[in-house]
Amino acid sequence: MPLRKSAPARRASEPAIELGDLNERLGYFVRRLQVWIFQDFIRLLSSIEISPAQFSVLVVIAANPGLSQAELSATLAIERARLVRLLHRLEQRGLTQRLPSAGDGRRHALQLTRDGQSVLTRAKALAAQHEAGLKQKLGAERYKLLLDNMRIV
Amino acid sequence: MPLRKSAPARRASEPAIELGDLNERLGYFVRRLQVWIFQDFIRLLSSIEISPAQFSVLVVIAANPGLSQAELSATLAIERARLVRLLHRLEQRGLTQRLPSAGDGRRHALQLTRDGQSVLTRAKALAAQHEAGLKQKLGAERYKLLLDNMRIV
DNA sequence: CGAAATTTGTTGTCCACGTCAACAATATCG
DNA sequence: CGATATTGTTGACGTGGACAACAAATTTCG
Repeated sequence: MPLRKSAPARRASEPAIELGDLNERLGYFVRRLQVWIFQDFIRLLSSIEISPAQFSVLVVIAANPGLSQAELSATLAIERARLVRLLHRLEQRGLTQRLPSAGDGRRHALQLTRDGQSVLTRAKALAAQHEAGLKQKLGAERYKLLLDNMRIV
Repeated sequence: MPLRKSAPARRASEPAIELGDLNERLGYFVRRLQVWIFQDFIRLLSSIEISPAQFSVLVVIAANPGLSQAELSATLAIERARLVRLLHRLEQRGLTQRLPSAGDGRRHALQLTRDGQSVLTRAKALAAQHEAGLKQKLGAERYKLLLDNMRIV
């Protein structure tokens, strides 16, 4: 809304800018929605400083204790190299730990620390808040419809 | 699929990693879909080196010749500062131009060059290919359903 | 068995992108 | 007119994705 007030230099009384072919590009709208969702998520979880990516990592480790970085990487489609640094920060904050994997000397068995578990609990509560807000923004029917039809890829 | 072959170090015969609470987070699936779409788009348009963001800029300029950078920025939710550099590259490549705006000395009237128009024509054809592939991947019904219910934000 | 190939975690590098602050030129408002 | 706002621009910072290269460990297979 900051610019709709002025901007009279165009044709005459043409208020809105046309999206043109973008209206037929699903990717454009998926992107816009994704950005909105992430911004809202980040805002709501700013008090505990957990990003969407960090949240997904914590959730998957909690649901699969002892899994390896390669497995986690493949599950979340986060590059192995990127995951290394992501886990480094979580470990620095005392939320996760890499234990030696019994049997395979290359692997690390990932686990949440006690702190990690408690942070995850709070994160889940805030994420649920975010999800509720999203549901309200979209409308319950549309929300359910999207959730049901989006689990692909 | 590259890792499911090995990875026997976990419990015993537990093939898949659990997503846990992520299954109830719409944002997670929106993100995954968006990443898939962008990668496919980038791949299909790699021959003319047009990114999703560049494509959206070209499309909107073509649909609204003479609009200002601020209007374009607000329309596509691209930061003004970021847009400056984006347009700089497109101008370097001879695809867009910034004409002086009649009346307002601060604004630039954005236009496609002749080359820009021809590149956009090819880009639209490739984008249509991408869109067709996406439709096939999702299934026609699901595709339409998502497109119809995604124009929000 | 032992050499070759593969997997895993890691580091380094490069580029795209979002964000924010600051600024000059211009326009608008009071 | 002076104060304020808008527009385009530059600079700087941090994050993220993508690749290449590597060492250690494991698996494959002749």
